Formats: sequence, C-alpha cells, structure tokens
Amino acid sequence: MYRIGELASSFKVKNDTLRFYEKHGLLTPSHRSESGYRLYTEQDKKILSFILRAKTVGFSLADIHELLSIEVDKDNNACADVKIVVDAKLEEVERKIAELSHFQKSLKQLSDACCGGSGSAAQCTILEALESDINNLRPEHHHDEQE
Amino acid sequence: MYRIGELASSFKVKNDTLRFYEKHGLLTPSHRSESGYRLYTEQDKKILSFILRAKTVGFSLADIHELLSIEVDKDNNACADVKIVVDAKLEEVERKIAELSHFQKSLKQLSDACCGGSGSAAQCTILEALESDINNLRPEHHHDEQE
DNA sequence: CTTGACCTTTGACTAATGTCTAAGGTTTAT
DNA sequence: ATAAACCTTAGACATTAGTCAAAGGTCAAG
Repeated sequence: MYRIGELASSFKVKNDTLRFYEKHGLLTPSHRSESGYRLYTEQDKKILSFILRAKTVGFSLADIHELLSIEVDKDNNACADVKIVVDAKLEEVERKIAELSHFQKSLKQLSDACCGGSGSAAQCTILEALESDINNLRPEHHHDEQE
Repeated sequence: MYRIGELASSFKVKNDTLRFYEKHGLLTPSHRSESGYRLYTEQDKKILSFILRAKTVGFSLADIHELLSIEVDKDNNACADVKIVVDAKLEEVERKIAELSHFQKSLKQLSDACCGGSGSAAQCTILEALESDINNLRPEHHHDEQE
C-alpha cells in the first residue's frame, strides 16, 4: 500500500491532485490507516495511471469518470446503454487517432525539410504541410476562395 | 472575407472565442473593414480549423501557438532550433497515438463483450480490458450468440 | 430615419483543474 | 521525546480557456 505522497511522487503529481481526484469521484484510495492516512493499492495505482494517460490525449476528467464507470455485464439490462457509451468513446478515440496521424505526417514532412534535408521546404509551416495532404485525407474540405 | 460572426458560427464557436484567440496571438484576422470590423480570409479559416483540431487531441493553446510558429527555412541558421521543436512535437504526437491505440483496443474489447457478445466479459471494465492487453495481445474473438 | 442585427472595446465573471495555506495530528529516526 | 517529515481538513488562490455584459458604433431593410 502507498501513502499519498508515495503515489503522488511516483507519478509526479501533487498530493493535492490526488485529493482533488478523490473529491471528484475519480480515485478513492481503497483503504485508510487508523490515523486517517490514505492508503492506495496497486489497483488504485492503475486507475491513476489511466487517468493521467487519458488526460494527455484530451479527455476531460468528466470523460474519464465516464470511462471508468463503464462496466460490461451481459446479463444486465443496462447493457445496451453501456454499449452506446463505449461505442461513442471508441469513435471519439478513432477521430483523435485520425487527427493525430494527420499531424504526424505533417510534422514528419517539416522535420525532413529541416536543416538541409532534401525536402524542398515548399511546406515551411505546419499549416502548409497539413494542406499538402488535405486533399487526400480530408475530402470534406474544398477549394480556396476569396470574397 | 468573413466577419467574426460568420466565421465563428461556421465553426460553432463564440465570437468571443475568436477575440480571445486574437488577444493571445493565435489567430489575428488578416484585415479590418474601414469601420473596424474584423475580416477573416480563407487562410485565417484554416488556422482556426487547425487550432480547434489540435485542441481536441489535447494540445493547449500554448502548444498550438508553438506549432503555428514553426517555420522551416533551410537557409536560416535557426533551423536546428526549429527541428528540435518539430521533433519534440512529433514525439509527443506519436506518444498520443500509441496511447489512443491502446484505448481503442480496449474499448473494442468492451464493445464486443457487450449485449450477448460471445466474449466472456471477463474484462468488464476499461481498466481490466487495458490490463488484459498487457498479457494477452490477441484481440480476436467474434460474437455469434443470440442477442 | 429608425429598427434590429451586427460589430467594437473594456472589464468582470465562470468552469475546469489544480495548487497553496493554515492549523493541527502522526510516524520515524535519533 | 522531540525534530523532521509525513499526514489530515477546510478553504483561499491560480491558471487556462473561455463567456458575458455594458456602452456604444455600423449597416441593410422598411
């Protein structure tokens, strides 16, 4: 079991952040010592890891709470509701992946054009790099026009 | 050219948000009318699109500002600095993609286990699904039971 | 020319996500 | 058995990213 300071420092967050997550129902330590100290288990540690990882890819604490609340139970009649939530999150994740793949491509182009790279540096900003494959990747966008 | 309200409503953001981005150096309209109205070009529209997309994948406005400031110029002696920034962002993007791919796999498992899927629902929460990935990297069972 | 929908600015307000302070109790090492 | 380093709570403060309100200017339609 970990005390708050141990868990916090091992993830480079503040003790206060863990108390904050607890207050908001995201991570409640599984135990308390006799004197009231929070005691976190390995499972609690995994939950914290999940929270922090989900945050880095743009999920809010509310989103994360929802993700953590998912419990699949095939015999439960709320199952269809769960599937709706799961599938919605799955779609969101897939949209994010597509977005990031696009950024990745553009950043690679820029990186390759840097410092005497063979690239023409015709795309010298991320916007131009993004645009250079916008027509392949994002058919939703159409032509430029001026008013 | 678009006035603020046109651009804002076409991206479902508030006029105030555009003024906020301007104040923070993210998106300055290319023109002003004689009477002082902001006038946005197609290029400005692309910048806004970029800002909003980058936000959904977890970049802060400060990150986005940095991304927008990247300008590759092979003849410029600041080029190495640019490459450092670009490569750092590229790594960040790749970490995010890896994170999301992991989530995606887990959510798929949960979705498949839902509502009479053949899956054992042994992984009934996202945490368990995430963990099962660590041991068992084979996400292949198809569902065929009655619904 | 007036009306209403738009725009301007400045500055105050809000929500989400922490972070810090104060006043005190606990644990561990010397 | 006392200091150092932990922990507790409640509540104030900070930062990020907007959002709203007030007081007024602009523009197209009737």
